[in-house]
Amino acid sequence: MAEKTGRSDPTRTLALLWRAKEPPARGPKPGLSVDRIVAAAIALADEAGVAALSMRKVAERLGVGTMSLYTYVPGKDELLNLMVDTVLAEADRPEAFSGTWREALELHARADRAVALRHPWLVSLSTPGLMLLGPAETARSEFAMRAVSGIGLTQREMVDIVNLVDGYVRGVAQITADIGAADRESDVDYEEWWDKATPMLERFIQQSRYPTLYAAWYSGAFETSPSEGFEFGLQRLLDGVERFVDERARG
Amino acid sequence: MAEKTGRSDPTRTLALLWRAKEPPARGPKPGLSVDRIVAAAIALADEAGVAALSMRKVAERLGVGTMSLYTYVPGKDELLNLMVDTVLAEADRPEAFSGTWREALELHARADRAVALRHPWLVSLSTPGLMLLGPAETARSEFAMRAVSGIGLTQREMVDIVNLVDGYVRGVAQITADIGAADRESDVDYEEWWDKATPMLERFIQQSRYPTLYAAWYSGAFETSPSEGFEFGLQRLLDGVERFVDERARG
DNA sequence: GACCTACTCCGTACACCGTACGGTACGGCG
DNA sequence: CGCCGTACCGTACGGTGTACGGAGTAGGTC
Repeated sequence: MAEKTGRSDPTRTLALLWRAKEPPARGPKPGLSVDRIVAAAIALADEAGVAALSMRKVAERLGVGTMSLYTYVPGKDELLNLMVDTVLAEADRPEAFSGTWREALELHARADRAVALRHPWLVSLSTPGLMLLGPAETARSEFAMRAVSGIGLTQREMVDIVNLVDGYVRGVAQITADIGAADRESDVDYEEWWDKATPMLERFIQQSRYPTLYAAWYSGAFETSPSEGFEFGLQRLLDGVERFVDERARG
Repeated sequence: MAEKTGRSDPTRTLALLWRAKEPPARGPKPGLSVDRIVAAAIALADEAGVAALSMRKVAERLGVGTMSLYTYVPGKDELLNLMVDTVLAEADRPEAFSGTWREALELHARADRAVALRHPWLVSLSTPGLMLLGPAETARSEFAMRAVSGIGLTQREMVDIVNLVDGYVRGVAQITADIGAADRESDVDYEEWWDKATPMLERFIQQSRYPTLYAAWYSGAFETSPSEGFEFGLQRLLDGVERFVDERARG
């Protein structure tokens, strides 16, 4: 999150995430809904970045007074949580998956990455460590745990392996999201930045002191495609898991 | 970053990071310094979280007017960048490391993780993808690249492997940092949270629908120690890398 | 039909934020 | 000496999240 998480009333937040609120009996008809608010917030964040997301802007987009939002949502933190879980629901993981554990983990990882690419603000907010426990988050965790169940691992090993995959996906997603954000928010583009920075960089980063970095740099290796790099890393990672699983099965 | 990155003048930011500014000839003696400002900001972030860090608070801690900071630092974004690189310098990577590539990567990963644990705000800010290029960041990258050089890999494979390790460390660090932050910033503690949330959770997360999650939950597997989980994942990951390296060496 | 009351909507206000601007005091250089 | 680049910073502006209290609405009950 990097923000707050709970507003001290877990029941309220959970009820919100699971949309567990019977419609009110008395009073005027609600002209708004949690879903509409969340959708507007997501759209805003997608367009302008999460930094530009404010309650006033969300309200304005909905043609409504700012404070009206607080009738549906306790505060901005809860709205952010709702956005995360909503967006997580975009990833379609099959209810029943027939395939190897490895294929399942690949699907899990790619699904998360796809969502993160579509909504770059996700990784800077979410806590996919079974902490939020909204419906999408829960489904996601169930899928991942199921992927590595029934292959002879202890519960703890299952959890650790899922964390390994989740951690990797999250870390790489954040790195690429950050680069994208820097490109988008900065008023200079990549090319221009380097033109300006190069003379100064060459003053500080001398070949003699950083030879390996230097060589890699001028080989163009840093211009690796993010998705190819992601796949490469994922396969190495799963190779390591496979070795562990095989040893467990054998011994 | 999830914040801005450059203030449009890369030269200024880089000069700041590398402390490349000859002391002024004319004028009154500076009563402050970039280092003192950065140190105060880091202390503040460590104590109260990065969300509570403001220019006013930093100035107050230094016994100085808010706007005085702007004499030394162009803005808050640059200050954040400086904090990141400063804190990264805490990790001591030996200048010359004699050991296998695997030992070197382990050291690299653990060093980053140690820093991230000491300064939980790090992962929510930094962009360790060779984008900031401050001195600590540069040294860090050089060490990592050197770890996987000379073992028969292409430059691109080296970069991808470093990204794999960095991504994993970063992702896991963020997850544990988030949990810690939630605990710290929330006014309810873990125990109490669960007591309150459990009835509602059991209403939504039924065993029939999420059997695997349920089983893992009640086995206590989620109470895995973060550092043990980290080490486990790191070893699996490096096993996968090892297989790749071996195959490259053989074929 | 009248009233109570839960509910939606939201204007105003407050505390806090980053920082642009311009003024003042300082102190080496010519 | 005076010049002028510099350090320091008070004030102010436009933004933020949200507490509070009031106004209007409409189903339940009599």
